Amino acid sequence: MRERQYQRRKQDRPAEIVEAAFETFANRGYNATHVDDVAKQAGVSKGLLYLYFESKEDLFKAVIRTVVVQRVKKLSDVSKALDLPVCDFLEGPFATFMKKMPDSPMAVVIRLMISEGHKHPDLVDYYHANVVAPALDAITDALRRGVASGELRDTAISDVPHILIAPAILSVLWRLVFVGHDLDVDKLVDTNIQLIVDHIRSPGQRAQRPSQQPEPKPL
Amino acid sequence: MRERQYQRRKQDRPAEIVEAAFETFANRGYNATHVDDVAKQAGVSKGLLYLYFESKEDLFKAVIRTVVVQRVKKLSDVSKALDLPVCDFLEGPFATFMKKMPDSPMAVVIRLMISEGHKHPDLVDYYHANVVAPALDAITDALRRGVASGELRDTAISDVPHILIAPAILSVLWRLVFVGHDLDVDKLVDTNIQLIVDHIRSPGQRAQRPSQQPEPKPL
Amino acid sequence: MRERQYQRRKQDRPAEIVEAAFETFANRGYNATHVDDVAKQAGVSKGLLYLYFESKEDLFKAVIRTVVVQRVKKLSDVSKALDLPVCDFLEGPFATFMKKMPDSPMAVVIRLMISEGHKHPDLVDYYHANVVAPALDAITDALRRGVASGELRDTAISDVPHILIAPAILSVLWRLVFVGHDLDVDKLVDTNIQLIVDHIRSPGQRAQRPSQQPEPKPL
Amino acid sequence: MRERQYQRRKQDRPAEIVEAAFETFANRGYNATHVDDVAKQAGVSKGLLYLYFESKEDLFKAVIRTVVVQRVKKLSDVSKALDLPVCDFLEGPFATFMKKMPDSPMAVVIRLMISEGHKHPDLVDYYHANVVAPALDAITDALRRGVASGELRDTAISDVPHILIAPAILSVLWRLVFVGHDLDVDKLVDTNIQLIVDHIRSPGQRAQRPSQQPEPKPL
DNA sequence: GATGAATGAGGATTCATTCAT
DNA sequence: TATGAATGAATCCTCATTCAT
Repeated sequence: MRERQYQRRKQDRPAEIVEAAFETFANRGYNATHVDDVAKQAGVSKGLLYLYFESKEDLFKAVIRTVVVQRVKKLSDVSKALDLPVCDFLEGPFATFMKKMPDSPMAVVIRLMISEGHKHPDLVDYYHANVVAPALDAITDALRRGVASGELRDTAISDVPHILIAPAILSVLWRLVFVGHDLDVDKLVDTNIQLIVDHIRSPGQRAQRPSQQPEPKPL
Repeated sequence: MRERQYQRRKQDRPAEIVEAAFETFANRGYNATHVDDVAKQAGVSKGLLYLYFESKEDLFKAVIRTVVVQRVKKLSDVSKALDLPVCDFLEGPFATFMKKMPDSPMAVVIRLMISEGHKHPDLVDYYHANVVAPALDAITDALRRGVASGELRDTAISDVPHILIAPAILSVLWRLVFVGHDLDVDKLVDTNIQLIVDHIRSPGQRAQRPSQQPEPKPL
Repeated sequence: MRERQYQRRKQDRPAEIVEAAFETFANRGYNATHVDDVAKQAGVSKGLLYLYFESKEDLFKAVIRTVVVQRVKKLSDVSKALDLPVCDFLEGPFATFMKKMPDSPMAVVIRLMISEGHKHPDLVDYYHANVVAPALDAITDALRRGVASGELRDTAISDVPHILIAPAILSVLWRLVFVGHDLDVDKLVDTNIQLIVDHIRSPGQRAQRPSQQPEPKPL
Repeated sequence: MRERQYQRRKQDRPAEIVEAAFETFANRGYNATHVDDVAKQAGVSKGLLYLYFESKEDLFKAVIRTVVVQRVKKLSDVSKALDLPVCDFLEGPFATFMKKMPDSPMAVVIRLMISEGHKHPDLVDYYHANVVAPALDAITDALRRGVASGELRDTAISDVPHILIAPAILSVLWRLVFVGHDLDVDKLVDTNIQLIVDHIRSPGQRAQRPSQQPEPKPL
């Protein structure tokens, strides 16, 4: 009877293993993660793990895909809320998202992509096609819409929307690498967005802004 | 016709080995690099390598340090050219430096720091103390000087100079990870700098700016 | 016709490996014994060996402990038979035990302790506490009992019971080192014991001793 | 000019190297002794060492032979002093020699013979022929002389003179192996000799001995 | 003679993967 | 399904020995 809650459903197993693998990969990196550890962490035998995943590499890919897919979902959901003025979007949900990034699983995925990506071009392509490109496209689209509506000027930023995510990426890496050394992620992200908003806002709308930036940070 | 097997070259050996190691680490990453490979690449026996370097890890550290040291030199040299107006410096040598980064050995070091750094906290500290911190300080100093001279406004950017390097870092990673997918590094860097320069230039001086890229694209 | 390659025998494996290791260590010494050899001798893969033993050193310790423990058992069993007069014990079971020593596994352990012991102080302590000290104590006790019962005189031998085992130890080493050169172990041991028995037997009891070897050789 | 004293004569080199090797072998055992270390200890280059000794093994043999030869000399010198009564010799110079053994270089040689001897049968033979056999012969001879002069009875001890050295050997090993655990070497040796002297002394001469042993130990 | 840079075979250890049960 | 004992290729590192200088 009390076995019940420990009786895992077959269906959950792969997910549980992927979850365990994610944590281990996250903590130790790809090479330092042993299949044994993952199995133990998942409360499963090594043999069973190999029943679901062909190899450690296969497991790794599943991890990336799973985490990525979840994130992509969230990202696009946020992206759908675009019925507010572009500047408000950037200063609001977008900024929030970027500030959270360094502490999200995404940070780990990014590190893994950097250190292991070159061995898995298919994964990289998948990641680019399903995360990076859509995200950049979403940004570009938003900017274009703002231009179309007269809210924004048409600037070169639309060509390099990467500027909008660069600070977040930098923050991710900073946290990963310079563990002990602080970085004010919020200020970095806010300042960057403010900079951009100021730059692209149409002249007619610029006036109302008082003196300088970055204005009091939004909570 | 074989090369001489036995050559005494005590002076050059360590440097040669480090060079070979750098290339191999750069191409394959830390784990995939075998000591044997490095030795072969350096035209040297495994044993000799261990005469100069205590371990693979030690070799790795030597590589990082060597490359870093060279770069630090260049960076600080550039930084010394600061007798031109800050904006000119940013748009000139600074931009040039950042644009070159993704194709410089520095890019490789950065990748190695990201993927292996957590195993070598001392290296990370060294890197931070000798490269990152000085670089950021140099930027901050330049900005402050500009403010003092009346050239620039006093903005939050002085607090997060990271904004100025974020696009370069992003570019580095993009090149490393998304090998096939293009990124216009030059435009990204230039746009970022322009954005910033526009933002921080004192109002009185802003007018005279002629029209250069990335200026507002014509409707 | 090959033996089955893959056999689950968790229970027996460690003991089998220890046995194989003992033989190999015995034949070749510690350094000349390769982990590969032990594995082969045990009919097992190197990897499996490392599943049960952390290192070659660990294996070595297991060997010593196992052999020692078995011997300790036998020794103490013999020691328990002490309900005969001390002199009879010494001339009987004790002498027998000592004479067998040079051909027993104990000889090998002793050699290993001598050549490798200094690297494993914990093993030495274990050996001393579990074998040597108890053995010497048992001898001392027997002597004291003999004194108490009036069978024996009280001599300095109780303080240095090592005298009783010295010939056996010498024999062990002799066999190990001077392989070709004979030594009459039996005579050595018997003579030593006779010497001692003659010395410690109470005067009143000395007379009745019939004439046995090694009695004064006839002129 | 001040070079002078550091300028070693060619002739001394081999001896110096052997000396250095002896110390290192003594401290660390054969395998743990690296040729590099010996060279360094001797203040000489590895290359030079190989000029005088064909191999590490060769060096080892030289060490054993050298130390052995010196000891043999001393031993035989002592043995020459045999113009005193045998019992006095045994209780005097002989006992003294045996007591010193555990702290003499001989102890080290013995350990090396035990751990490495099986690889060098020629060395073992040399050692047996030049040290052990002569020593045992000397003892036997002394005993026989005592018998001839009427000082001693003729006992089995002449057949196993090893009894006389067994305690010393045991002491040597004890010191090597049970480093922390004390052993009263002097008492052990004295008691053993007393035992034997009592046993072999002719009845006529036995009376004068008072009660028991071991008598006040000689200094 | 003397040096010490250079060699490379050899050995301990790891860990992804397999497979009898 | 599920297990975990068993495998062995792969890899770091050591150190006796050589040899150009």
